[in-house]
Amino acid sequence: MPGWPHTREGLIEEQLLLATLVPEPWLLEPSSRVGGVFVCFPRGPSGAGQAGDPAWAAACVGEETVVVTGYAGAAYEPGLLALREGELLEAAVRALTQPLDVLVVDATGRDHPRRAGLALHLGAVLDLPTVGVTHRPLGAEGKWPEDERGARSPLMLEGDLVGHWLCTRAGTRPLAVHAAWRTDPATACEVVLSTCHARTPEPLRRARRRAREARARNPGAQS
DNA sequence: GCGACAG
DNA sequence: ATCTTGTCGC
Repeated sequence: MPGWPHTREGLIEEQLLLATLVPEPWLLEPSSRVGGVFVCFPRGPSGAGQAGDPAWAAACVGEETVVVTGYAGAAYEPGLLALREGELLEAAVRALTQPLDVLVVDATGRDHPRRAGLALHLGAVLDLPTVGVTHRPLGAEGKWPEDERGARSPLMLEGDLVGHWLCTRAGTRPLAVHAAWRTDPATACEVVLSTCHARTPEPLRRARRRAREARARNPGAQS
């Protein structure tokens, strides 16, 4: 079963393995409970950050929200984000007591040099369908869609459709929505649109707010 | 001029 | 992720 290697070599190997797995496809239903998870780090100029940086992670589903604190596992490096925040995100989701059917993560999924971004990795570890949402793609490319809620355009990586640019709200920049663990690009968009009032899907928005609130209430208390 | 590769 | 500045709209 997948886990969180602590070295670059180990993670790369794990990602290559994850990319070969073919989990049962998951489909969104009206009754599906959508959760979100988000992690933040200390404010201030810190570039890519460093291993050991204090971190606050929040997860939510329905009315429940939980916050856990910990430390970054590594500095940020494109393609190796799991090394920095994988374990903490998992801890936050496991702290939830209410059940969830799908999780929205601020990371890519299939859009990754080894086709196993953090959103996909987290889903495999938790055995839970996931969807990735980021401000921009990691390696995939595609032109923006029309500025109309629900409009989407393909995000392609080496000839494969790995996600979509999705306009979640007119007048705002589109979101990069990623197929991840047990989800395809179309389902990922359905999940995001079904929970979107503002630009960001509500579960992710709430998790982000709670994580930042926790940081504000406890600044530097774990440095 | 360089980089423009998730967070 | 975090920063910065300004603009729009409730």
